[in-house]
Amino acid sequence: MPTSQNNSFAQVDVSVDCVVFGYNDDGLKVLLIDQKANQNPNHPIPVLYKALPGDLILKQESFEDAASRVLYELTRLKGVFLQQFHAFGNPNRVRELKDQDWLRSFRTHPNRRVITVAYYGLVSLHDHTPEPASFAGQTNWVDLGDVPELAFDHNDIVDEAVKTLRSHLESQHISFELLPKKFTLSQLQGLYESVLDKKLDKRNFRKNVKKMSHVVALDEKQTGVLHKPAQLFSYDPDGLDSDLNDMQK
Amino acid sequence: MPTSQNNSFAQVDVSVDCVVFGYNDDGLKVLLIDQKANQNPNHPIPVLYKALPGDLILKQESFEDAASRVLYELTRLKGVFLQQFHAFGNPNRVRELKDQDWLRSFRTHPNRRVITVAYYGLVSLHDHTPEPASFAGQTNWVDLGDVPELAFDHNDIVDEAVKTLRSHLESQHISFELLPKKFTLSQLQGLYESVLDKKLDKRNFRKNVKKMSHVVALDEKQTGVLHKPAQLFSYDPDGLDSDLNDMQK
DNA sequence: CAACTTAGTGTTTTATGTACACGAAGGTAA
DNA sequence: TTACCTTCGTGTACATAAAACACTAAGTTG
Repeated sequence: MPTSQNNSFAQVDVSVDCVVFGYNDDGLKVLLIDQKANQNPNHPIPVLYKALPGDLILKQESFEDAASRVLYELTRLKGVFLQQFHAFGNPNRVRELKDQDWLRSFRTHPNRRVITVAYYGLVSLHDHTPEPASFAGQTNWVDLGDVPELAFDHNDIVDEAVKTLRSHLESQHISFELLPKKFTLSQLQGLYESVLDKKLDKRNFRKNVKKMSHVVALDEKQTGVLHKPAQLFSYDPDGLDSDLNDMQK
Repeated sequence: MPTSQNNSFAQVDVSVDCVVFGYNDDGLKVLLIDQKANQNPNHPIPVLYKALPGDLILKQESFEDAASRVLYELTRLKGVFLQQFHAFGNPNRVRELKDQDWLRSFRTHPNRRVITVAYYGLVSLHDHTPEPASFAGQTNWVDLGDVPELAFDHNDIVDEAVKTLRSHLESQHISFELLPKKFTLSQLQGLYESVLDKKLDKRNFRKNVKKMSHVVALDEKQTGVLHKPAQLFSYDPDGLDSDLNDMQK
């Protein structure tokens, strides 16, 4: 009696997938990898897709740990802010024809059901555009508008991530992960406009920022810019406390 | 070579757990079951905990399907609104001492890692307090304030569910799942007060409800009540459309 | 019919959101 | 050095939304 088949409970592999958003002054992007190709020379060349960085989790690994490990292994990105947003478990999510070749080449159990726990991640592409190492295939920052057909159900995962990002933007101090440490208010506004996909009024936007005590003005201005240099700001998480104290008069 | 151990990827069972909220005029409750006891007479009597209704998913079952099936099997509740909110996968989440007896009695692989996908559910306890069948152990509606120590990490799961419920209350047309089909505005307000855990002003609350075009007044009043009977209302999901149309003047 | 209980209603004040235009600061190039 | 270009940074008037607040109305019970 094989120990792993003696009932009809699901026998599944568990993966994590990361939807890493990158932002710089020309917009919001997602990090995709090219599915790795089979090296075997007699293997027919399969169609390869772009995909989210993701892989199976290890025996003693939490989802969070798996997400940062896998992201590092596939893209060399480290210290990325990651947040779980949804688990995808449709029994046929890796059963589409287009995905069969790849699964047969790279998975010990190509027919096993795979469920995935999805994380979104945030990276600033200002200071250092991390053009990440790519031994495991190319990595690409793709404009949110131009995401191609992806492997598995990764397009659904991206869509869900965007929705989540939008709804977390205002409530969760997220923006600062996507900006350089020192940023101008125009950059902050540009980020909001990218994520929310609409124009905002400059003066009103600034009025609102003034109320956020965790956004603090620095004694410093932009340099190397061909117009009036803007005041620089930075994020101070402790500002929160004084927010609360202000409340109680 | 056993097919299920030939690498260090996690070998896990997948369960779903349901945090079902019930509401009636005396407040917000969670549905808990008593862990079932081992029938074997020479088995030492283990300490049993209350737990969330949950169980392993089947081979070809989506998370959604598993959640409704399991909820039905354990509590006989049917047609409950269910919404995924988080996956819990800490490698040791079922490894605490207190949970070992139970696992050894009821699981084929008591030592296998178990990850769970958690759903919250919403039920109205007005029309028919579903005092659900309980062949699988007792079921109890427990006041949100009085949740005891639960099996596994179920207390964490409940906490997370409450947070999610709060944040979804206003945005997601959730309230109507917790009320009878025909409800009074006082009931609606009571629900908001329970979930948000604060008092609201009656007149302001009603002003706001008037703006929700999916809450429609019926031609009917409360009966069998020892005071002025209230106007009844009901939920009309199509009201949404006219909301949007109103916007565009 | 008196006493009780919850239903239902408007106005004022305060805070928040929205719309909108121009001078200032610096760089570049003739 | 001056004219030109680009982005920065600011305030006010108006409209909408949030908050505070108290009494009469419609039933039931004894």
